Amino acid sequence: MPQKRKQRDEDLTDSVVSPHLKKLKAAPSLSQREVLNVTTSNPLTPSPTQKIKHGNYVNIQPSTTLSRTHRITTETSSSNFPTVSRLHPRGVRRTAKVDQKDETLLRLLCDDTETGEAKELHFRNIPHSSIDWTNAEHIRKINNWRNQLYGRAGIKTKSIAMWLPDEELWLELYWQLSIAESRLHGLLVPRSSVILDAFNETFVGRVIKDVHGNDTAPRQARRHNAFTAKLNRVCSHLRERLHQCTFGKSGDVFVPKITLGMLHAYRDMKMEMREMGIVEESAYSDHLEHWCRLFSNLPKLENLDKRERSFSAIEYDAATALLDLANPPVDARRPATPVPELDVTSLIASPN
DNA sequence: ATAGGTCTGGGTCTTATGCT
DNA sequence: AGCATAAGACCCAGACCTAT
Repeated sequence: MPQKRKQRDEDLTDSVVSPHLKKLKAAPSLSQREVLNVTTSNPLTPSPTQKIKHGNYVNIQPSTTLSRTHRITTETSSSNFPTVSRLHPRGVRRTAKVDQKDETLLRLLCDDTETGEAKELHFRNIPHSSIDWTNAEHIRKINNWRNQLYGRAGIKTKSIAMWLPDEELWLELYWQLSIAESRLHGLLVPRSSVILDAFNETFVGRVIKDVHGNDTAPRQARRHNAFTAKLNRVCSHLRERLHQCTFGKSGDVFVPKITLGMLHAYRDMKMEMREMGIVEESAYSDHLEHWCRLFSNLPKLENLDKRERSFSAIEYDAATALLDLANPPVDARRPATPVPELDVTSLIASPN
């Protein structure tokens, strides 16, 4: 079985501080191409022949009349649409399987939607005589190639709702507010479905900015399984910190209500820190006063308009304790899961 | 300009585990 | 037993790059 791709603990702050620096590949000019305003959220005519792998997958079928001058929009990037290839694979999507040799999968008969001519594409990544049909890696490459061609023709099997900077920042602020609350009293981390409800309450129906700074369509509710997958992939250091903070305590379930205003206030606070050159927590309490200010001024509904205030000795101690959690003493009850050492990505990101 | 390759990230399924 | 959750595995889409 192929090794699972390692998921990075995403540097959410980076997407906040410089959301447009990650993918600066110039998109084709809109003036060069006619944009077809079809989004994945719009109902597209399902193909009677399209293979739908799972019931939850959406039927997405491009018009076969799409020319190369037409593009299907993605949800996330209204200015950087992928082009739809004029080569349209014939037949239903088939995939290679380990131990099932099928050399017909190494070629794909396509129709050129511009000229109407048939064209056969060939798999080139591995010399055909070298393909080991028992090798999962070879099978994966063949399937990647085939899926790529179908996808480029606009034949999708599922829709992808890319996570936007504000959405990822929500997750980070959620953990930060929970950590801050846990310093005051014990609390219970809610079930992921409860967190999802709070998340959807913030975003559903709202128009926010994508990574390119363009307005998105009103946000749809995210599905629970997709949300929990994301929740478990990001901010693992903050999640671990919260678990450390709540360990051995009891209390009520705490779910902070996060508004877009709070998100933007938090983003501004972090940008200010970054502009001061403070990009990582220090085991020696360097810049402690700035971290104290950040922790003690996490945006809350009641104090959005009064962020600048002095911090108390208690808050100073709390911030020190939080920083100390970067290198906690060995906890005999949790020996196998040491808190990862906080670095640039812990609170304030460094550029990639 | 475009076909095709690589890499990364998101969605879903499956399984194990814990809680009610 | 039924449900919820976490985590691994896999598939597939998006973004970017390169060769032609």
